[in-house]
Amino acid sequence: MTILATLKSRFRTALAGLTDEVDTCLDLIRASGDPKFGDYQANFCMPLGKKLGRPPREVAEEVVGKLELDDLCGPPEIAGPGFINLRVKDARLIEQLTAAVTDARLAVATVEQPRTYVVDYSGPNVAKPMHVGHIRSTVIGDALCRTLRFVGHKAISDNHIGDWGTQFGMILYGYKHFVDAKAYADNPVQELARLYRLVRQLVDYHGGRAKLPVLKDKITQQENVLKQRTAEAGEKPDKKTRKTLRKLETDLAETREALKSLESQLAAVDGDALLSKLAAEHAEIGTAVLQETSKLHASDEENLRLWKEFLPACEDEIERIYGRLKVTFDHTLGESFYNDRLGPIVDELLAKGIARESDGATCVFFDGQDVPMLVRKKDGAFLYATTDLATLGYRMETFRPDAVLYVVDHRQSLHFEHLFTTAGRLGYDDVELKHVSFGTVLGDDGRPFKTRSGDTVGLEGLLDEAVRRVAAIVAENDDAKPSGSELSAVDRSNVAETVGIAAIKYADLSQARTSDYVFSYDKMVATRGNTATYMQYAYARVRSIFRRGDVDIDALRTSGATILLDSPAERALAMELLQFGEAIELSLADYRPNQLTSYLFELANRYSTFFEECPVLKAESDELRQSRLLLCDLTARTLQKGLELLGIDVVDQM
RNA sequence: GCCCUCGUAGCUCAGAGGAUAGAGCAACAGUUUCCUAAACUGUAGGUCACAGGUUCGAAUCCUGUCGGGGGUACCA
Repeated sequence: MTILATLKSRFRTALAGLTDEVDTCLDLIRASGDPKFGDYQANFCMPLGKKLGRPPREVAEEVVGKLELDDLCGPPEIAGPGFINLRVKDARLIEQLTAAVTDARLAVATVEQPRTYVVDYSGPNVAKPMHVGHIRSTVIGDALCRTLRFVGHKAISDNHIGDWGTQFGMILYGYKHFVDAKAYADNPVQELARLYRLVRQLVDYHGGRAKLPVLKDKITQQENVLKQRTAEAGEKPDKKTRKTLRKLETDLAETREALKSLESQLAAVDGDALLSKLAAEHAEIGTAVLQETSKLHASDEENLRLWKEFLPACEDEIERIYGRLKVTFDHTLGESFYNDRLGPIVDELLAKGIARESDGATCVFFDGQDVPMLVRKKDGAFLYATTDLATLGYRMETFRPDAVLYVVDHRQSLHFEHLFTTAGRLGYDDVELKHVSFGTVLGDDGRPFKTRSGDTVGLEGLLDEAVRRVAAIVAENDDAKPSGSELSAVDRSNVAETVGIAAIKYADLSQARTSDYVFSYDKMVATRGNTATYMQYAYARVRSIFRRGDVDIDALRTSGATILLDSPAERALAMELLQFGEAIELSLADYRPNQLTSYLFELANRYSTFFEECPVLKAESDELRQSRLLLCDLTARTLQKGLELLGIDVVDQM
């Protein structure tokens, strides 16, 4: 039990009879923001006093009088308008730390009521190279699963891959027309990726050609509207008109920008002899690709056979990246898996009156919203929403979850709002459906990463670049060690891989989930401040102490050596160590991994201070040496476990 | 038009209605006979976009204004 939980239970007893809103009060007991107010503070006397019509300090007096905390804290202090400040007794800290020393869970309790979660994350389109846009979902989802499991929940990870979309139409078309048989035999993944890119480029080219006059028209139209409005507005337009004009100007600028980029895209093909020849020969490629996709969906024998042949190669490709990220899934049930359920779910929606026809499409409408959710197109094809409903149905039947978490970009919040409302109408009402949304990955220019076209950074290239940059730092630091370099070439390369991947993951996890994320190598690979490297470094320093002191830490843990907390640095470290469980709880309360990263940063900080101020191997006495070794051990294990919950590894030496 | 989000130090960002708003970069000033200086210590830096409101108490909740981003019927 965390110290906070113990405090709450004591307060619960003391509050009995005083109010019937005990839980509300208990929520106002927190770790102190400022050490000078002690370790914990209870803030409920002000609202409670108001409610009871009594002075808050008087209420505080009464509560303090009833509190039995002598074994846990020093005398409570009533401060300011009615805060109760608590300082945990060192003896209690020592007792809890001692328990953690021999506990594999570091004295973090499991939850009383375990739940079953289905966590939907990553979800790349196979057969398309994974890019930087996939990193957030993958990393956050993985961290949530690990953390949920650690506290005793059942977390079922399910990778809802896109294995049934238009990209297969492209590959099918490419395979039938452009395949290099030898290249395919040698390395199917690489060849399929080439085919995808080629067909994609040709489709975009013809699409772009068709779009060109449309864009030009649009620009003329926008120019005219702007001119007309400007004239109408006169010399002194009011505020609202000015705003409208400004909007028209930015719209026009955007359209011009789009035209420019389209023209350069077309020029790239036109300027390439081979590409322009292919483009001319495959003028109808756009519709042909859609036909290949429809044939696949209609179980065309050849296309289905080819799809089954391509799929394993595509899955191997994404598995390789997951292997490097050390991300695993319990299930990988892609869109194709739900193909048979799409028709029936639409029928059900219609039969129950949840959906109806509109403009030839099948739609679900929502109160107060003009936009419906489409579940079947005019041409009979199903959509994203249809698959998601079918998927939810399957998950409910199969896993019987208490909660389903969708770790998906916040731009899809409307989709999930629709999806969840519809699920409620279908009768899925005793399950928590949660869109764990996250901010967009932005480029250096502050614009969202393009998913359809443009130069996206491939995920693998990103990992390589991060590792390469870290490798340089590893070499530089190892060379600069006072007693000479310690790492072999192999060691250095392993450290670079672990630290590099960690840097990428941590940069993402330490950011508040809902805010946008600016992709930057420098930020990801920074070695200072709130970074994985800082924690890994703290961990490595502990390991270094054990190595140099030739410490048998297993023996020490069971030796019954006592922990001493005489210096401020030791006490601060101890207090921080004991708040690991609270940090995990906070992190899970709204699925925010950055709560855990903040905690670990704070812990590593406390350790660094301790490291500077408290000699371990050269401690004044043997007793103190053993105590400090135990603190080092607890710190290392907490850092390791905390990072592990985020999907990040540590290294013994760096 | 409607809906959703964001606006906090020069920069990048934390901040569960609680006390004097915090980190990291960058700046400045220190710390290597000592367990890894990928570190530590200190200084400086703020009208929490603006205006009202609710509250004992607001960066946080509500309303409005200004500014940024996103979404908005047959892509996923």
